[in-house]
Amino acid sequence: MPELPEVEVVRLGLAAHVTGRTVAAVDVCHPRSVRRHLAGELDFAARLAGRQIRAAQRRGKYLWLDLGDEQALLAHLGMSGQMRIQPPGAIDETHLRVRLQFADGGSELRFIDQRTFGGLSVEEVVDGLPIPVAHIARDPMDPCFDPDSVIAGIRQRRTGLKRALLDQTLVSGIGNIYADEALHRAELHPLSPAGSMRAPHWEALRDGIVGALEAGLSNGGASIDDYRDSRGEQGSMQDEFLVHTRAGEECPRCGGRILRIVVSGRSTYFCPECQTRLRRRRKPRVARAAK
DNA sequence: CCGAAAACCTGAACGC
DNA sequence: TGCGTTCAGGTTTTCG
Repeated sequence: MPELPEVEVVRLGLAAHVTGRTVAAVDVCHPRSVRRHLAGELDFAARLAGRQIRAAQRRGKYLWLDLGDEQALLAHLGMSGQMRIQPPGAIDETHLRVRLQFADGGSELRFIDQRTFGGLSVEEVVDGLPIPVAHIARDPMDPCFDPDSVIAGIRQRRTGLKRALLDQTLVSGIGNIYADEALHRAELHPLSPAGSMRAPHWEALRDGIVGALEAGLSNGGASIDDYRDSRGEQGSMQDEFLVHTRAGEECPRCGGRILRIVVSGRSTYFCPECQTRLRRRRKPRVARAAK
């Protein structure tokens, strides 16, 4: 599924191929893919025609094309969404949902999405963010990302570490794959209480998160299911997974047996030998009545 | 505040 | 061969 590294690879492709170009025609092949555009598919198409794309931007797993005038074409790839650059004559893909043609008559931008959990919409931009992105936390690749305050936020949660990492309002861009990979790198158990971390733990977690995401990015993303970049190329990160999808295999660090459990309804892979399960700290909270 | 569960969707994998 | 069932997962929403 597309998480931060995959979405960033797509963003780079779009930045190279659609910035500066003017939208000529929009073809919505499947209305569900624009369901988040509440004014309907006709309005969606009308708001794009004639607009020039200024830049391709991203926060967490959200991607948007800046249209100027405080508006943007917002995309979320969901679990199977792709943004592809294709020659105008290319055969329609089976799950082609939206097609954008440009005034220069060159390559098209196609949104392809088998499971239709993703979608496109034209959104108002406020303070640099499309409105649906306003509640999403900064991601670890953001120049203003502040690891210390994020870790502080995680530690305040009375929940398990993996669940906290998946909460896009705490830190964005981490999905099921990179949560498992980051926790393995940090040698932390996915069910450890978030409030139980001490300095060495959160330093390891911070490094684990950044390390896992950077590995994903430098490998062009992970292609399990149908992730492809804007040219249709697969990434190779799936071959580099330390634990994700590797139940029963040996832990690359200690040789232990990798386990699969379910956390928040999601498959979770970890090594029970070297990923420490911390215990809840006594009185992690406050301060009864300061009076 | 926490968290489980449902809803949305389709193709692959599996059982018989 | 083929039909039916199960599963996967990001986000939002609902409910306890």
